[in-house]
Amino acid sequence: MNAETASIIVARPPRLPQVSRATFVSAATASIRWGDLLGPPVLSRADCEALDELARQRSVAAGQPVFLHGEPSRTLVALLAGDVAMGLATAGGPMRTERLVHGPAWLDASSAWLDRPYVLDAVALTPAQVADLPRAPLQALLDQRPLLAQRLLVSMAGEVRRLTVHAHELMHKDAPARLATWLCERCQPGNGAPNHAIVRLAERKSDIASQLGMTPETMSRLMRTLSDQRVIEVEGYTVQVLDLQALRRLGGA
Amino acid sequence: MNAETASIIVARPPRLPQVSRATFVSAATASIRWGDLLGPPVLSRADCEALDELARQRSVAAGQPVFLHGEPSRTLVALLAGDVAMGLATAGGPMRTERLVHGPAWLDASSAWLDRPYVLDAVALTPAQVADLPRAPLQALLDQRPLLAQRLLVSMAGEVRRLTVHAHELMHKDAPARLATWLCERCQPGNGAPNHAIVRLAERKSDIASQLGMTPETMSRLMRTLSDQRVIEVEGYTVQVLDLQALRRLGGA
DNA sequence: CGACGAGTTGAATGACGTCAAACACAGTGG
DNA sequence: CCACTGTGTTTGACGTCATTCAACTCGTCG
Repeated sequence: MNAETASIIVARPPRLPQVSRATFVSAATASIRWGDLLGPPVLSRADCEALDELARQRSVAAGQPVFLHGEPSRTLVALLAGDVAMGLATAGGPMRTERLVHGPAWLDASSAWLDRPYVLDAVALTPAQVADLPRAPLQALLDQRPLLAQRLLVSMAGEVRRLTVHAHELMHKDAPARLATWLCERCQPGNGAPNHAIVRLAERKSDIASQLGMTPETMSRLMRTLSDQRVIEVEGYTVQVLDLQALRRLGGA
Repeated sequence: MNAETASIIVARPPRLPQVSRATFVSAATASIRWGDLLGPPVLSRADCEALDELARQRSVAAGQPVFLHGEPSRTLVALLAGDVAMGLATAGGPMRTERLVHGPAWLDASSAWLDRPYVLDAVALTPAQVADLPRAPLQALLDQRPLLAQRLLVSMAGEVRRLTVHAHELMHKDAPARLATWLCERCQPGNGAPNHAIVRLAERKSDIASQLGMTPETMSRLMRTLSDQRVIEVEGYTVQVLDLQALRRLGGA
C-alpha cells in the first residue's frame, strides 16, 4: 500500500510535506480502476466497460478547483489519482481543509442524486485526474446492471458510517482524544514490539489539525504533551508511538 | 404536516415535553408508507407490496432500545411511527442524544450493507413501530426492481449530505451560530410579517442542546441572550422569532 | 405536602483559539 | 558559500467561550 502511494504522491522529503508539485499523471485518459471506487468484490469486465463509456475524464492542475460549493451538481465525481482537499474557502484566506481525499476515491457521489448544489469546495493539491459520471445515463445503466447499483449503495453506506463517526467524535470528544484516535487509526506496525507503532504524516500538520477541527497551535501543543508523557516521540513528520495502549486509552473518551 | 404529527406523537402539553407516554400505535402490523421513507415520486403498488413482504415489523416500548451499538447489523432498520433517540449511552448516566428521529424515517440504512456493527444506540422515546429489512433478500429484490435501488440510493445521498453539513457546522461554527441556524431551519411562517416566524419546540430543550453539541446550560444562556437582543422571544416551548434576518446573520458564521 | 424532573441562573474553572514572536528549513540569487 | 526570503511549525502570553458544579424556581405527580 505504501509502495503504491509513493507512485501517486511524489515522495515527500522527510521533513516538509508542502504541496508536492511533481506527480505525473498520464495526460491521456487512463483506464479507471473502478474496483477501488466500488469495493473489493471485483467488478465484471462488462460493468467496467460500461462505466468507462459513461465517465468523462478531466485533469485538474494543482491549486485549481475540482468543484465549488454552490455550483449545481449534475454528475457524480470520482478522484482517480492525486490529492484533493475538501472544505469551505474562507473570505480572502486559504481554505480550511475538512477532509483530504487521496485518489482513487469518490469526491462526491451524493449531491448529484439530490439535484442540489455542492456543499463544499474541492481543490486539487496535486495535479489530479477526475472522472465525472452524469447522473441520468448512470441511472439508466444502474437499471440494467443491478450489481453496480449494489456497489454504489455499499460505497455510500461506508460514507454514511464514516461521517456518523466523525460527527460523533466532534460532538463528544475533546481535542486530545480526537488526536489520539486519529493517530491510532494510522498506526503501522513498528519495530515488532506489541505496544509500539509508527505513523508517517503525509500531509502538513496544519492540514491534519484542520481535519481534526482544531488549530495548528493546539495540535502542536498536544503533540508536545504526548511526547512529554512518553506516549509518542515526534521527529519531523515521523511519529513513533511508544505506548499504543496508552494512546488508545486517551482516544476512548 | 403538523396535524399529521399530532396524530403520531401525542400532543405535548404547551410546557413540558417530557417523554410522551400515550401514543397508540396499532399493535398489528400496519401498512407501511414506503413513500415517506424512499422519497416523493410515488412507488408502484408492486414495489410496495414486495417491500411489505420483506419487512419484519416489531413494536418497541418507550424507553426500550431499538438496537445497541456494537450489535451486529443484518437488517436495514426503518422507523415507521414514534420517536427514537440516537446516541451513545454513557456509563451509568442517561444517553446523550445525538439525533432524534421522528417516524416515518430511516434509523439505519447503512450498517447492514457493510456487515459491521451499529455505531450508535437507538432507544425509543415513545412506543415505536419498527420495520427490519433483512439485507440478503432486500438485495435480491433490488436486483429485480431497479427503481427501488435508485430510491434507496437517493435516500442515502440525502443522509450523506445531512451529515456532511452537520460535521461542517460542528467544526467551524460556535454555539450561538449553531443554535441560530437550527432555529432558522425550523421556522414556520409567523403572523404574516416578513421578518417574523414561529418555532415550536417538540423535544426537551436539553435534547435539542445535546443534538447541537452543547450543554443545556449554555443553550439556556444563549436563548436568554437572543431574547435580550430582541431577536427572539421565548415562552415555554414556543419561540417567537422577532428578527429573522438577524437570526440568519448570526447563523452564517 | 414532598419528591422529582426540567429549566434557569451564577460563579469558577479550564480548554481552546488568537495574536505575536521566534525558529527551522528549502530554495534562490548573489 | 552565504545572506535572504517564504513557508510551516513551535512556543508563550492572553482572552474568551463553553463546560462544570451548585443553588434555586417552577410545574407535575404521588
